[in-house]
Amino acid sequence: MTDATRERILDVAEGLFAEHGLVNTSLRAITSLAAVNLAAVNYHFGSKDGLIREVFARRLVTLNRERVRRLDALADDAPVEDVLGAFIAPALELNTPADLGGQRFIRLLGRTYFEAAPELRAHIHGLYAEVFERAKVAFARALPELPALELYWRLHFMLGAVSYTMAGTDLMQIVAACELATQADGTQMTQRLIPFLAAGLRAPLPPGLAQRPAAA
Amino acid sequence: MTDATRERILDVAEGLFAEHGLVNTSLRAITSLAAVNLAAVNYHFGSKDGLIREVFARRLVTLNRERVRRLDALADDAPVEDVLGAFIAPALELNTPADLGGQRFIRLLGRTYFEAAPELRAHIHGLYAEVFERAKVAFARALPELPALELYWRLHFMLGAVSYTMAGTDLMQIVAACELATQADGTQMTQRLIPFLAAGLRAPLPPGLAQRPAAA
DNA sequence: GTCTATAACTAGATAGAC
DNA sequence: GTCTATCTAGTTATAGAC
Repeated sequence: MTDATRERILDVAEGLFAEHGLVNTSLRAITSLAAVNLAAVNYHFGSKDGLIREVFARRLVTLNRERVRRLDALADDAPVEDVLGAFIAPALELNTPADLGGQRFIRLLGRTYFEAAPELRAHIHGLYAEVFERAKVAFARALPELPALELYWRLHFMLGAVSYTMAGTDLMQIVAACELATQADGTQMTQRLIPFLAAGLRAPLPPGLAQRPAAA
Repeated sequence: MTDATRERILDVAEGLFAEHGLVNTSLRAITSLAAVNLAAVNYHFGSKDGLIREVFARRLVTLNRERVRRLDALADDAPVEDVLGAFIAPALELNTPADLGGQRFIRLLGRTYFEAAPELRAHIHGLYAEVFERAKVAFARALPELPALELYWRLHFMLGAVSYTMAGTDLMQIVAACELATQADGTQMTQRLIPFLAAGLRAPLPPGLAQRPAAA
């Protein structure tokens, strides 16, 4: 019953974190839903922070390994659509009705980009460093005409759109007359995101902004 | 000293909320930094939730009134760039070094889209309903060839990029070698965002996605 | 209107029996 | 490994003096 408890805590925590946020989820809520003892969390993970870190690490390492694999497999002259696919698809495709856990984790991941947890942020950064480095290089190669500063901001916008989509935030629901609340699955989202983002990344340079010529 | 206390609480709360999030900011932190008594919050706002609502309402009503004004002033054949400008600029331009309060509020606003407070979300939705309705109409007019469902998702992506930018999340910092951490002011951000988003909104339709012909 | 004092609660963490 | 019981610290909210 030892590893089973551990995994059960992780699964339940993942779900509640995704649903109510990190701070709004108490250990008591987790342990009672998981039907384990309150003390089990501290026994297995040391603290609530330890649990949170483990929730992220468990999925992020394999997710990011897959992203790195796809980025490395890109041809030298791969179009920006392919780079976007390598970066986005592994994450969004976890969001399939078949995998409830993956679905929830993607929501959690998207939300957490915004929930500024000071030290947790650093931990996630660590898990992301390699992927980002490779992605940056791949994007720069696919968009050679873009000044470094402009590329930086456009990747920033791109991350925003992706995170927001992963988070499943429904601010738009009120503007949408139809209830397409079907939380479309990840493959569809990827197919919609890529043309949008590729066009944005390739857009003509904004007029009237001094472009430092590729600092650093 | 009556209204001064009220305003002081609002100003300090706005700053702390933006910095540490809603739940991680205690009334004690607010009242001690504002140099007012702990009980003053409950006297003036009834509860912490009342204070939060007031923090948002104070700025959002004038902000959204400005957005509606600009949206209404658009010509019938206004390009999508102008619609974006009407929607985005009033918010991002609050982010000027001259107005520390506005700057913090924009960060707060961006973050709060994600800190899912169940009933606070509803309150903010209410403050946004009119703007979104008008924006939706304006975008649909500027992009007549776009199916309703596709428009919905693209506006969703757009909101993601804008929210993420407003939130000032710095996930990208690690990929950026240079420290352009200058948290560029809102006018610059608007100038960068609009070409990116306009190109994305006008992108060719994604292949292989069944497009329901403008439901509802 | 403003304060002190405190009530009523919830949080995460732990000691120690089993 | 798992449990009960408890500790400590932090929270919002309020009653009542001034």
